[in-house]
Amino acid sequence: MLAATFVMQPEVQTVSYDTPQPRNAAADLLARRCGTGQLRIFEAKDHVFREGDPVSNVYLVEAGHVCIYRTLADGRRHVIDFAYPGDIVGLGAIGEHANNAQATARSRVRCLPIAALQQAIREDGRLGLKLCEALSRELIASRELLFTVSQRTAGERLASFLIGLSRRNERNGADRSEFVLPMTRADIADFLGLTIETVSRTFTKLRGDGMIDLAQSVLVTITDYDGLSALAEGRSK
Amino acid sequence: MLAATFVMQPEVQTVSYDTPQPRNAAADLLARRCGTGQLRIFEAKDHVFREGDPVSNVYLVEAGHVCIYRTLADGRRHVIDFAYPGDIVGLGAIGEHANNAQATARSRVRCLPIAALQQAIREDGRLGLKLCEALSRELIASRELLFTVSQRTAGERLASFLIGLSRRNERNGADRSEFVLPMTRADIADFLGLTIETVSRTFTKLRGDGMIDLAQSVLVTITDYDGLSALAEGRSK
DNA sequence: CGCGGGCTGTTACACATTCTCACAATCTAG
DNA sequence: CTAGATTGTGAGAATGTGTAACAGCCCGCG
Repeated sequence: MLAATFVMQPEVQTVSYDTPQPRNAAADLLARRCGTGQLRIFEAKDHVFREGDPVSNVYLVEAGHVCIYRTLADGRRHVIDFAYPGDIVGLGAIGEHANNAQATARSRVRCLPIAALQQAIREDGRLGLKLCEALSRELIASRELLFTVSQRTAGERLASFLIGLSRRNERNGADRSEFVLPMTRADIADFLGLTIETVSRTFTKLRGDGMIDLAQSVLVTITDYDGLSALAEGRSK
Repeated sequence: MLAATFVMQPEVQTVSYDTPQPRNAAADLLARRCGTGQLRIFEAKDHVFREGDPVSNVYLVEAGHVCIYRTLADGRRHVIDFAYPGDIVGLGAIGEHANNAQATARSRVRCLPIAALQQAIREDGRLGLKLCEALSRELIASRELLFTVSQRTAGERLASFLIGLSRRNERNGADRSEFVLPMTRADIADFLGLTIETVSRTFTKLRGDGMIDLAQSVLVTITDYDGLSALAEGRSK
């Protein structure tokens, strides 16, 4: 776990792979009710599911990182979310998946058959209530991102993104001011609605402004947390 | 109902107020299970609920239009959705509302007490399942909008917005190529992540390109549906 | 009935941000 | 060690913004 402090790329993946952190009440309940789900390992770049696949399972990320994205007719790509350990993937789909889910690093994922889940909900309304809450949380997150992307500058978007990662890390018991990005610049760009060039330049600018440090391109150290979160929340300038 | 063809502002409101169109399975089920909910009328600009209000009800729009929005610390506003007859409002909230809901025209709204709803879910898992589906649909819509806003030009955003309204109208049994906008330019701007000036300019441009006609600023006629939807889906250029 | 204020919508122009394209530098896998 | 992928940087182009002026409409008031 401490490996993260003298990190190299292969170890980065090992770190997150070795530190599962379920943190979400719905996920817990799900795990208890459906603990029998099959456990699967996905290598980096493997797909958990793809657009058009019938919805057969709901997935609980136990270790690693999964990137949820859509591709458009004209080739553009849109990243919807990055799932961390404890996150549920594939919940919002109806009938067939509208999104792709791709492991960005070696990941351990529990597969809960959707039929069993629906049966469990019918039998126990409280589970349905929990899932409604989980979906509500996703909805809130989605709207938060919507706002971030629609109303903010590149600097504010990236700051907000980094603060979000920092919070996730903190909640999972890791360091809030130093962490490894489990995704590429292209993933970040497609998540924030920017180009990779702008993401790269904005990273450089944040470093120049003394907000962050980048020992390697994937290793972020937040050196001015208050400044960064002020920027993220539009309280600066 | 035909009033829409020789429309004036006060009548516009009457039109939508007089044509309730529930269309959503979850809403139907909700109405059947909780049909006892109190019916309330909101005048234009009245708030159904505000940020910070405790979540006491879920609301079913029966007639009129409700605008869901958030305001930010720095005064910026972000419109999340426009609820039409048959839409459910206030579902995704936990504990207290994070959003405001404001009628843009005189509206009739059924209030379903949240406690009763939760009790009904606990007792009947199928209702929970339906609500999960309704939430999933909202999530999908939110992600669609997220993509629209993050990756598209002003013209594409507005085209996509108009096609969306057109589809909604068609589904509700109204004309797909001529309709009245129940919201102001400012609402549209805050929804699409643009300024009112850009929205106005883009309307003018779409009219210049022969895609739409604007007899009045609130009365849209789609004169080239295929062209507009090509633009909306990024299939043009 | 006419006047004036307030709100919404439209348009023009200078400006800022982000994108596109091109290429160098760096890292990674085989 | 080499080939391919990823990241970083610069210059000019495109897109959207902010400011400001103005028109149209509604409403209240005298």
